[in-house]
Amino acid sequence: MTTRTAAQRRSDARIAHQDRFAACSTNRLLERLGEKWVALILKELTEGPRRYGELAQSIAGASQKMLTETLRRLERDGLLSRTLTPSVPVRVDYALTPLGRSLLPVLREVTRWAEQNMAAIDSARTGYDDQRSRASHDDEQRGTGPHGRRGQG
Amino acid sequence: MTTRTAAQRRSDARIAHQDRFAACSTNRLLERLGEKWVALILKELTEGPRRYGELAQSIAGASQKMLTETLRRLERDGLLSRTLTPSVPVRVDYALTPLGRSLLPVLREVTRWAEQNMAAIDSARTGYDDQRSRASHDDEQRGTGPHGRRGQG
DNA sequence: CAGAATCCTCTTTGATACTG
DNA sequence: CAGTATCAAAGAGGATTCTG
Repeated sequence: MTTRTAAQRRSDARIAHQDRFAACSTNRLLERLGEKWVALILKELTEGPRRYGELAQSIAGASQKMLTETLRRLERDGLLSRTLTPSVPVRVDYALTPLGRSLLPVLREVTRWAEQNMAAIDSARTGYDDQRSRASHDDEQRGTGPHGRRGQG
Repeated sequence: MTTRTAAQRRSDARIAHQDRFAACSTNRLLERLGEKWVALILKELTEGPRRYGELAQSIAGASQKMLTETLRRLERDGLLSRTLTPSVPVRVDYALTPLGRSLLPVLREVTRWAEQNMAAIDSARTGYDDQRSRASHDDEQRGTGPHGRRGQG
C-alpha cells in the first residue's frame, strides 16, 4: 500500500497536465477570443476608436460590468488602448493597438469559415437531434432500451 | 410616466440584442472553439482517429465527464464522427469529419498568430500589472487615493 | 460620462460511484 | 472499455446602487 491513493495520483497527473495545457498559446488565445463579448468588441473597434458609451450602445447586450471587465482584460493583454481625457465629464476612448490590429486577419479567416460552414453545423445538429429523438421513441414503443431518454431540452 | 421603467426597457433591448448576437456565426464558432477542451481534442484528432481511452490519456487534464460531453457536442456539430464497435468490450473510435478537417487551416492560422504574439501579450500583462501595483503603492504612501486596492489575487 | 462595489443567480466543471 | 448519473464546488455573468 502506497502513501497516496490511486485517486490522488490521478488527480496529481491531472493538475500537472493542466499546467501544460495552460501554457499552450493556441488554447490561451482561443479562450480569450471565445469570451462572451471579445469578438464583438474587437469587431466594433475595427471600424475605429470608440468611446465607452458608444461601445455600450452598439454592444447593448452586454451589461456595464461585463463590458468594463472585458475591456480591461483586453487592455491588459495589450490588444487595445484606453485613453482617458480628464475633462468634465471625463471621456474615455478605446482603440485597437498594433498588436490588436495584427489579430484582425486571423479573425477574418475565422469569420470566413464560419459564414461558409455554420449552416452545415446547424443541419448536422438537426440531424443528430432528430436521430436521437427517434431512437428514444423506438425505445419506448418496443421497450428495448431501458436507458433513459430524459433529454428533452 | 410610461408603463415600463427605464430598467425594463434597457433589459428588453438587451434581450433583443442577445438574439442577434447569438445569430452571429463568428461568435458561435469562437465560443465553440474557446471551450475548455475543444482545441486539444481537435489537435489530437488531427493526427488520426483515436479511441476514447487514447484521448483520455493524451488529454489527461480533462475529467471523464468533460471529455465525453465535449466529444458529444463536437459530434453533434458534425465536426467529428463517433464509431461504435459492439465487441466485448466495446470499442469507440473518434475521427474528424471532412467538415472538421476543413477547420484545421483556420486553426493553424490561430496557432501561428498565438505562437508569434503570445509573448507580447504576456509582457503587456506584466507591464499593466506592474503599473497598477506601483500606482496603488503610491496611493498608500501619500494617502491620495481613497479607492480601495483590495485586489491582491 | 465612465465606471466601482456589492449581491445574487445560473452555468460550468470536477469528483465520485455505478453499469452494459 | 466506454461510458451514465449524481452531487458539490467554482466561476461567469447580471442587476443594482453609488461615485469622481
